[in-house]
Amino acid sequence: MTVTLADVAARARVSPATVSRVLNGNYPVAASTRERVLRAVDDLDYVLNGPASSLAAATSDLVGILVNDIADPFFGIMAGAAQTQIGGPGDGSGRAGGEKLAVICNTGGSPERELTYLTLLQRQRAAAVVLTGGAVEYPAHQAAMAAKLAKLADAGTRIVFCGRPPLPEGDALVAALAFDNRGGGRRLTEHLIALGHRRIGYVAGPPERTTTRHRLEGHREALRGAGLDTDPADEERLTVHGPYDRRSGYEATLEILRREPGVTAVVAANDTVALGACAAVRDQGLRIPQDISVAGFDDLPFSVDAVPALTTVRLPLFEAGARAGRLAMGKENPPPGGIATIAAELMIRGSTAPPRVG
Amino acid sequence: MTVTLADVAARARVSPATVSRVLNGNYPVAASTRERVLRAVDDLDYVLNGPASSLAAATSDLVGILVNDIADPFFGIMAGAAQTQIGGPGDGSGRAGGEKLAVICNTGGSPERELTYLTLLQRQRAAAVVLTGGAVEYPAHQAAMAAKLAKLADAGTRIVFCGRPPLPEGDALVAALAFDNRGGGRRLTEHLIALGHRRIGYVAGPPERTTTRHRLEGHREALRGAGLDTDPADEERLTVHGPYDRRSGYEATLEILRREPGVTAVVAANDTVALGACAAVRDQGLRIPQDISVAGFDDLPFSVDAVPALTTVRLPLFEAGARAGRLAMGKENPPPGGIATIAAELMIRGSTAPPRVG
DNA sequence: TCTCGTATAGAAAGCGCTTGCTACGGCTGT
DNA sequence: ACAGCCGTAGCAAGCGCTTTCTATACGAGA
Repeated sequence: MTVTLADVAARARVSPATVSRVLNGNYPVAASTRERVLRAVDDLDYVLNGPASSLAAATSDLVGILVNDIADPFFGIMAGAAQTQIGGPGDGSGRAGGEKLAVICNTGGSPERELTYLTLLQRQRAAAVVLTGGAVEYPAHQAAMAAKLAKLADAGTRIVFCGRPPLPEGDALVAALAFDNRGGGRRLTEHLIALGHRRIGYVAGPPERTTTRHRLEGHREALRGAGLDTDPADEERLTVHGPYDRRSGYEATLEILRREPGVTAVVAANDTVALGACAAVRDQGLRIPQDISVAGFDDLPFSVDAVPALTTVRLPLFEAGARAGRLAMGKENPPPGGIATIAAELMIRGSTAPPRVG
Repeated sequence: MTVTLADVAARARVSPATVSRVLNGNYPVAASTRERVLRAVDDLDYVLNGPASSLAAATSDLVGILVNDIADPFFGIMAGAAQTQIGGPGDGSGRAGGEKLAVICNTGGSPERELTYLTLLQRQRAAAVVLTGGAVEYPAHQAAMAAKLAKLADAGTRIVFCGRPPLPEGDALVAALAFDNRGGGRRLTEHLIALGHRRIGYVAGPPERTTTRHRLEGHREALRGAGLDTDPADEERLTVHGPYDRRSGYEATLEILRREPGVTAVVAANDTVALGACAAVRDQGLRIPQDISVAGFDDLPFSVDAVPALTTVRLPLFEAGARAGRLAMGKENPPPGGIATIAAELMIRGSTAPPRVG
């Protein structure tokens, strides 16, 4: 059958305990013995039994990464970056120690799935969990999450948020890296206002997500700051919610254009949505940016290649993901207070311009 | 400490064996007993110890999905689709049974990492492994892979290839879903030839990958079929290799334009590369498609939004990923012979047109 | 030379679960 | 009325590893 520790021990003429110690490198073993053991491991092509090891040691080398949609590069980039640090192979450290397996879990944005994945990870006694992206703000779900995370935390699992604000309830997480969605949203709209736009449509994400809310709040902050659009009904009319996908951007933009033909700019909740918005604008026979300016958020890799290149807000997704990975591995100290806000940088490109006069 | 099976058993006044059986639902238990146990589980907030369970049962509920680059939607889409079927939460089946945890492993395209991840999964006694995307064709690596996969297979792990041709050595895999890269590449170039193009540049991927080779072979098949470009030196001159990213597309295209100003079309190894190619063409002051036609491969979601919309070859990534997931779960029977070729469909859009006459 | 650290190796007790086998009570068949 | 079953439940032996505690051998200090 499969080779066990005992087989290796027999071949190396040592006890199983010694083999285990050689493999874990956490106990002094004479060089000659070590070598004998290593050769036996090699000869027999021995592979450690993970479950057995986890059981005995009461720890596992799994790290969970929860994402809303792995097909979306927004999450793909963060997850990939985190995995970079979490190790698996090639974390630089040659071998022992940080050799963890990153598990990327696709929640599809569903609160229940998020919870279920957390249970699955708890079951596996995961070493750490990284939660990425905006959270759903239903109170019941938030409470359930807080409870679940607390349980995970005191089972020894490290909890890291990446691009997600900390939960309202004080929780036992290692760290939260929150994107400055509000600030980014504000600066983006300020840019548009500075160009001279006055009637700006907004294609928002799903209303229940923190990301959506923060970006929208930033947008409205900018409007109010400029003394525009203080009428809530007006704001409502220029805002359309939908999922974070291209199609939603397309349809919502059509809707906005229909509701308010006077808009001179459309801000999208993210770059993918912005792409849909661009398509809609074009299909209406309008030019970007001459007739309508369009802006996105995230600065995904394809945004610079849009025609015209998309004005957007750059989020350092890779860096944030990598940092989250490091925090999850305990390779880096948490920021003071456990919370760090990650700056969002305005990227002005060709898709925004002053509105046509008249 | 943490709640164990024994605690639940005590509370439900049954033996641990009974609790285990209730939880696994693989043994008759009286309804009243089951209910008592379930209540105890609930009361105590019991979560099964995964490692212990895997150890005792000699199986685990992990399924590995290997991808080259999770930040690339090409892989993100397939991985997400596979995960859909693999379950985790919400595989439809309510609860017991197919509740597996999908582990997405990012190899970064590195052969060594691929192997190391396979070892990690072997260590975890994964229930199945899905390998996506093109493979590296170094003979040593292929042999190592074949050996590793064989070992996994006879440890009971199901092996599925998705978008990857089967290994040359006969192996014990459940199934291989191979994309018709060669046929797609051929049809794409045939389309260009039919439009009247005669000198066509080709921005290829890394030379050692099967995907690269097949697409390129398809391209050349088309050229030969039309009686063009039978001179190998000429072919070389019009082909530039590079990684599958935007930057490579940009630079390679510049290089091709420099080497051979007479090209009227550029075919890119995939859509991402094509985006870079478009940027390069534009930066040279040339128009797409009037001066130069550009084509991609994969039909990623953003391709239809490029301006002009990208002519490309559609690969049913989601469907293929989902099918691979089903095969991995044993929910679907393998195709006859274990190998299925997945058709690639030519998508003609605005980025290709007849060359300028003259 | 004798006693003690020090360095290294082994024995053995679990870790928490699964599962083959046994036990037991009530039904059925004759 | 008795043997034989069926339907349930419990017993207990592991699964393959980690780790505490103990044992041994060696060299050093007294």
